[in-house]
Amino acid sequence: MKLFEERGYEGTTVADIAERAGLTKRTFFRYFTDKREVLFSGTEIFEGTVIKGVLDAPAKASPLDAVAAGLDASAVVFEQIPDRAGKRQALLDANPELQERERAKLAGLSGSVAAALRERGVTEPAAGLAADAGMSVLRVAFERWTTDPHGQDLRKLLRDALAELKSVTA
Amino acid sequence: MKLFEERGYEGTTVADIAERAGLTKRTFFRYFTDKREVLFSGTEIFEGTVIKGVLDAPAKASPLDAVAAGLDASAVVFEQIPDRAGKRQALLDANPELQERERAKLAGLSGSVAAALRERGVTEPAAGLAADAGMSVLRVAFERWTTDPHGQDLRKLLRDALAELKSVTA
DNA sequence: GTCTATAGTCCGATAGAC
DNA sequence: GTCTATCGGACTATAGAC
Repeated sequence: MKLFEERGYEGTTVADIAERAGLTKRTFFRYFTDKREVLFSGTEIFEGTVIKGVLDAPAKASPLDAVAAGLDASAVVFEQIPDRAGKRQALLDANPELQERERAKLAGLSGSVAAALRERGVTEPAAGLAADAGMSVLRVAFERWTTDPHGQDLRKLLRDALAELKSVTA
Repeated sequence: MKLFEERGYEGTTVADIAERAGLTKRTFFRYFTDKREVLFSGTEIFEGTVIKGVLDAPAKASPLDAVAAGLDASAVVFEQIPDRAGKRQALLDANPELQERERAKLAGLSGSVAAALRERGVTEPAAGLAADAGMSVLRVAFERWTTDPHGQDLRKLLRDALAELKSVTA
């Protein structure tokens, strides 16, 4: 993160990162398949929290509400590291190739959420559609949270975005 | 396409493509910013058709129904080249880096659709949410269309997916 | 059209942990 | 004695600079 802040993402080579960490380039690629991946470590914690939230939602909750429960549970993860989340977001905003990876990760999360819904007995295509809808809600809420100067509660933003979505598709 | 079928996407270098086309590598990069981009030319036609469909939808149509009108209009584009669409899909399925680009293109389309909705007077975040929902519907319908042996009418699949979405978010 | 930087891979070697 | 982590360096292809 320090290197990226100093020289930008493009301006930092894998060799630079490895050197700063006291390793060689070769070893970097043992830990990260990609240069991009280095900005996405820790993602699994977030994903795990979401999935747990989906599975733990009340049995009678609708598919979309179960997804919402998962997102709500995960909000805590971000709120613990707001400044790091902000810096990361700034890097993503400036680099299309990082945005591509971000979307791929979100698509992966959507797939996992859909699988969790199926465990709850939801069938396709409902599971996939509900999962995608959740990603959309997350995107809107998260964007507001990072944009807004001293953002409101992320969980409130999530609830608001969900309500908007329901009204749009009504 | 021939080269990709013979040697696969990874197994084909940009130099190979350029040579087959009677050009140099340098010239390839004048036309395509990326090796990946070569599989996404012609996309603009599709995007233009969608946008036109959104803008031409009845003034009283809901945001989501306007998006549906755009997708419906675009279905014709695919149905004209079903086998090419199938081959392309097979390449995408086998290469994660192409899937990333595909998602980026879809995200771009979503942004354009949202802009078209705003021209229709729809405000954010409704416009963005409706546009994203449309992408989700498109994904589900398109997947069924290419998977299903002798697929049904793509437009019917689109209508079905839209109905599913509405019921999921109800 | 040439020239160069960088991502990413492959091979083999080495050293420490248990 | 095997298993795992690191290293060094050579090599290819993409991509961009000039």
